[in-house]
Amino acid sequence: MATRLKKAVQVEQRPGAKGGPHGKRGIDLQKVLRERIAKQEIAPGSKLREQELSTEFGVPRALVRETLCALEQRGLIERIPNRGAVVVRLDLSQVFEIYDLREVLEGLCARLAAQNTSPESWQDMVDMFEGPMEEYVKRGDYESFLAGYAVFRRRLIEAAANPVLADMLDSIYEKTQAIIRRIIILPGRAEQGLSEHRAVLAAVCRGDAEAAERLRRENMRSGKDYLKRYQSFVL
Amino acid sequence: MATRLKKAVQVEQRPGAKGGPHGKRGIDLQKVLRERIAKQEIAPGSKLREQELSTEFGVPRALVRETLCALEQRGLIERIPNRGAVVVRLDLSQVFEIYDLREVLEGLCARLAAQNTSPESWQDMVDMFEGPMEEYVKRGDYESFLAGYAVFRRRLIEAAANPVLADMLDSIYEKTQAIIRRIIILPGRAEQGLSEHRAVLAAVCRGDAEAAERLRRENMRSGKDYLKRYQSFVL
DNA sequence: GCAAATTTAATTGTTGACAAAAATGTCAAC
DNA sequence: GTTGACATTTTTGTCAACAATTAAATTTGC
Repeated sequence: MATRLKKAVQVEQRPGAKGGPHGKRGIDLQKVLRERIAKQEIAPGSKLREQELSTEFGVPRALVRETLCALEQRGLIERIPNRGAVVVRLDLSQVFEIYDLREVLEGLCARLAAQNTSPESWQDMVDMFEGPMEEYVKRGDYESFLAGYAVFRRRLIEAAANPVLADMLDSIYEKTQAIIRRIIILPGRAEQGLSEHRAVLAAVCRGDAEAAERLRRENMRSGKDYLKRYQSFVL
Repeated sequence: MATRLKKAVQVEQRPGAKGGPHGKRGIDLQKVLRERIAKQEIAPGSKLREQELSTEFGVPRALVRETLCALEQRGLIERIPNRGAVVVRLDLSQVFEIYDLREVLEGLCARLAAQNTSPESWQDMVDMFEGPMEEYVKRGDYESFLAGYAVFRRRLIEAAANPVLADMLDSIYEKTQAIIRRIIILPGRAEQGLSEHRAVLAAVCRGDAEAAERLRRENMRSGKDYLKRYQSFVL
């Protein structure tokens, strides 16, 4: 599994493009900005000027304004009246707060996934975690490991079949994406993560909803513990 | 405890009013609309016209637009390009989805509240649940019962001291507010809710975080079960 | 040299008019 | 009576200019 980091970096403007849930309005610009902020291509603390974005992406300023409004609602930027918008800077306490949330939400996600699906539908994930993922960890190929984890996580969300939950998970995951990349390289974390993910997958496979939730929560908890232990190195 | 349904129905326009987190921008109009939608004073399915709101509240249309954008992000309205905004209509499956979410989120909230606070700070709640709340249920004064419950819930959220959690709880609670009012009047529900709330409060009081979370989850679960059993009467 | 007051620059917020799109209503042809 | 094209209406989307606000820079007074 390659890293597939290729992405659309240009805003689509053709009238027929109605990819998103909102028709052609704003979804493109919003998506681009969300990705850039999550990847920290736009640094925390930096300003987002309406005119600038308007000319750069060739969209009306009113649309930029709505996009900023949406990003503000998602907690990615902060807007001060007459002052403009800045990308929020997460401090450590907020990261821990978010981890508490992820613990219960990802747990619920695993439980629902276990309830809703049959073992057969997870065969490809089992294969991935048996072979390739083991390799990635051994080789220290964290990029591929993260990509594999992202796929597994996405499958759990789809299987849970709860749109509101999916939206919440997305909105908090994108805030911690940068942190996760720094946790995964901590000594022993990838190995432990792998074994925990396998346990979750096994529980989901055998339809054991309670165990799936508990194991996924323990997985999140241990990630948080790692962060706590190494916090001076991570931030 | 009276029902205190009095609310600001007129948008404040004086420049000095900076009550909300966004300064004076839009927070007033958004709040008013959110309350009206939650109370179903604006019926599900009804249209929200920009010009109409603009003239009614005396705010610029650009501001109406941003407010609608925020409401859309919160999932309260749906906007179709060139067609306008309509208040979303919850179907039963979505209500159950939201209850799954509330189960884990309110559970987390109770756990954190138990961790963060001392028993003394809950004395007023204990008093309320011993005396007045019992009375309300006996008399069938559901309005006061709901108001008391709202206070307890708000206290739990404050004690949890997790802003992101607080925001999520608010955003899903306002969607089910109308449903909750119909559940509470189901036969035996108020009585059972009262005893469950007491159990949660007792666990929070003695700082038993695990029990607080478990009991609050059971409380949510039993509410969902009630809804499931009586769904043909509720919707 | 430092502090307070004033000016200046940059940016957002507001306004009104106009364009574009979608639904609705009308009319004629079959 | 129904179907199709066409005009009308309603509503959102876009644009450019202007006002208001804030922060920074400059000047002035001591």
